[in-house]
Amino acid sequence: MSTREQIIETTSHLLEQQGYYATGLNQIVQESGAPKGSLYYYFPQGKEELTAEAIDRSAREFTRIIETELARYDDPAETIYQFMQGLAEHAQASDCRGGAPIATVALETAGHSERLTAACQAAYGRYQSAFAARFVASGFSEERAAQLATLIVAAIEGGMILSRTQRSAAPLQTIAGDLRDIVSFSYKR
Amino acid sequence: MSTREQIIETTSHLLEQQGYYATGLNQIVQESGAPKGSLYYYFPQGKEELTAEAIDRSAREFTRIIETELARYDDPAETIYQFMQGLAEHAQASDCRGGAPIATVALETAGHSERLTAACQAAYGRYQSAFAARFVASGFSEERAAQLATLIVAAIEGGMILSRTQRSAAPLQTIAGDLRDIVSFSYKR
DNA sequence: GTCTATACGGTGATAGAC
DNA sequence: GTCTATCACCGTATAGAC
Repeated sequence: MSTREQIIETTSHLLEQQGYYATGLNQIVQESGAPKGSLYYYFPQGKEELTAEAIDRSAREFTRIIETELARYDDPAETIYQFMQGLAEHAQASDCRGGAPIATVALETAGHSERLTAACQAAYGRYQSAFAARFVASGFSEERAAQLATLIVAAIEGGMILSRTQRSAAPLQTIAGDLRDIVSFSYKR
Repeated sequence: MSTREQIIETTSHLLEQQGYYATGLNQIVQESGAPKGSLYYYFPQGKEELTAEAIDRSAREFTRIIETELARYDDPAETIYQFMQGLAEHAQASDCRGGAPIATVALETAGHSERLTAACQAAYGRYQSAFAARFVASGFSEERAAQLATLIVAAIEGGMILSRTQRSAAPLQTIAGDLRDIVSFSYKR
């Protein structure tokens, strides 16, 4: 992997766990093993530019995971349930220290940086579209699919906050069941 | 209001809009109008202690709002819908710059401060209990009430993230409708 | 492309007068 | 209880050699 990509990957990881302000450029250089002098060579606009790229990278990766996982089952309600359980397992595996790569930066920078807010907005747009497309493919109307997708993205982000704060996967697991019910309910009526 | 309380109130407000790391003690002193020398007199353990008190204050206030608003309607599904719509209106009134007093600090400090994580955990516990109690009062089982309460708190926090990032109340409004449906569905079956 | 050194501002926190 | 002054530290960012 190129030095530039290595820096972005490390930054994504640190942003997910620590957020924007707690993640220093020194730490990024140190943990990425990248040459210290090359940071401003690759990212002339500094921390904000690097963060925007890292957010974008995390968003694309998580969107890919959504699309992959949502293709594994036929029934949309069961699909969402399994997906959420997978998130819960993944969170537990990391001791509930990660799992929401965008949320912290989105909240921290909502009032401080247009650029980063736009990056987070695009990220959530990707998630939402991925879920919505899956529901449309199962026969939901465009409108209903979009509504469900919004609820699910919100429930994921909120569930991650609760699970990280409680250091327990239980909230995500509870939410998994409720989302299954509401998707099933929407599907059958 | 006492100087001490004024400091806490200002801190709560700034934490809600900016988070922990972006809120400086200088700004707190300046905006609160409090005497600069009294900060470490009232909060000898510094920023962390002050923040813990501010989180606690915000949590108690929001819990009071939950309890008040949830008592205004009889039907639990309609109650949740109206409550969420109220949140959406409130968010819109502040141009979607606030509305989630705990989330930012919870995510920022999840891996950095046991004390603040505990404060956020207690805050979410209050919310969850307030919602659950309302559902039990409507005849839900303890278990089902607790599950719904978890989903609702997560949906609120996640919905706030989306609305703040998009600078639009639309996500919260969409979620309001979905939560009404799932509560109604739970109630009738 | 990468290095070292450093400028510059802001932070939380402390000391001591009053 | 409050004020002012100041500390030590850390952050981002830049300059200039190689």
